[in-house]
Amino acid sequence: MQTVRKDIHNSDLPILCQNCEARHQGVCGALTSEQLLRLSKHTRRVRRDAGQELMADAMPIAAYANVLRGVIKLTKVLEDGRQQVVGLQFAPDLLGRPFAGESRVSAESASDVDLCMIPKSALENLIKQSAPLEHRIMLQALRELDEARDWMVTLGRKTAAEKVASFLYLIATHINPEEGEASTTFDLPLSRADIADFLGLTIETVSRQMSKLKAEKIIEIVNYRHVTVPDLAQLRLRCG
Amino acid sequence: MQTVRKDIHNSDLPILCQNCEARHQGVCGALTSEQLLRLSKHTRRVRRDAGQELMADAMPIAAYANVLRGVIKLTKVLEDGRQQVVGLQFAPDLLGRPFAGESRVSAESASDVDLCMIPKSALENLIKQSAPLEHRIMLQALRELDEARDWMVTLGRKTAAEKVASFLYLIATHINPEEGEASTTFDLPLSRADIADFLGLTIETVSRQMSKLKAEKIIEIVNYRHVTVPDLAQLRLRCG
DNA sequence: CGCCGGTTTGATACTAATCAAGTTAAGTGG
DNA sequence: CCACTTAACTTGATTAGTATCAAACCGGCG
Repeated sequence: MQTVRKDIHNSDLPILCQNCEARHQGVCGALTSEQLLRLSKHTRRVRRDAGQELMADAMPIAAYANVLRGVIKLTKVLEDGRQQVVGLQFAPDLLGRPFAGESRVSAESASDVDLCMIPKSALENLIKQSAPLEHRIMLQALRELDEARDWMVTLGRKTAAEKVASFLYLIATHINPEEGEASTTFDLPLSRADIADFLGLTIETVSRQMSKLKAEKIIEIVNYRHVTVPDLAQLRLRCG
Repeated sequence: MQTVRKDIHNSDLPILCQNCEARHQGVCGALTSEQLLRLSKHTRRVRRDAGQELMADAMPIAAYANVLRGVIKLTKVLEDGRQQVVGLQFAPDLLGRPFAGESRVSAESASDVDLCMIPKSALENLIKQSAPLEHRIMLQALRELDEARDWMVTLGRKTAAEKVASFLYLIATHINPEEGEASTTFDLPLSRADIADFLGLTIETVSRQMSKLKAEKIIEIVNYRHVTVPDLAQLRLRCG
């Protein structure tokens, strides 16, 4: 179950992304310790509740953020309000559109999240000095491109049942960034409405397909948001 | 109408991408003339007919290619054969997945194309030496990411009629790389089957929606492949 | 306790897929 | 040059899958 915490801003000293440094992941892994120290003067850790808007489509970008914990959803909307989730970002992704004055998507915290905020200018200066950093950012962009294309197959060619299975499989394999392993029990970071917007379906269809997977013992729905997958290979088979 | 030429390989001296150099676009624009000269020793121009496989999913990448003329389609397939076109590349895009041992998509010439082939190692060496080149490649990756996300909205949330209109609008605005303008009359670089795979529809539905647009005088279908759009703004309105 | 948002379940409608003929245009060989 | 073949496309009839509309359910909170 998703517990909603009180909003805590600026909750600690401006220490730099300990997580990513420790795990040598995220953008910080590409920097020298001297650069890390200098960067740490500009960064600050913030915590956000689920459902906060972090970046708006077509708005100027003020800052980048390293995702330390939780899930960010990236969305696009048509004029008449139809919405599509076009990406999910997990730790230790970097949030923010490099080298663009404004964002092409809106970003919202899907779960409670911890972020390491980096002012736009600070990161961009650092990129100019550090080719390995730019390289790392490019690798993330290429990975996101691969993921987007994978998801296009799901959106364009899979049935509702396969779409829901694919979503659950995606979450099982991404929600727990620590171990490279897939989790067999986890909280869904998205509401049924968000899942529907991710899959190009309605909430009712998502709900029905989840119920069907439950009836077929592929998943157990513990508590709306909390799901257990006894056999991940079985779920994988349902993905098409 | 699509004319199929005889296959002409290695049809000329290895001159480097005159097109992209002249227009200061594509990857070559980021290089010094000295670097261009050196690179030109490794590149060669080739022409391919429509329908040739240029790169296979999960196969090692032998070379990159600058698209000089024509359209490349990038596709992915599910085990059971369902296919999705996940991207189109127009001149002066760079074809090939940077920094990956193997491709995640297969690439096929959709129309007749001219390419400037660059061996993998030659380009990658050059990238190591040239930060501006790497930067330019990253910008292309980011643009492709934006395009993929735009298309996810089309796949997930638009009706068949809106999908077909969106496809025609995309072609009208991309097919003629010279002028920044959109073309009002053009050859479709894809067959109905490919359009269907791009839009997540069947051939029959694509055909019906094209006929409907014709009946409503939004487009004129001159010759299956050749289409005229009298009023692009009208077409834009049908895109959702 | 009763409200409220999020979710599930049910009945019906509608869009696009499937199955099946036809049509067109280009190529082939007598 | 013309009948024949073939591939790509269009059109029609029917069906299947998902959306829509509507109602009930559940869990948390005031």
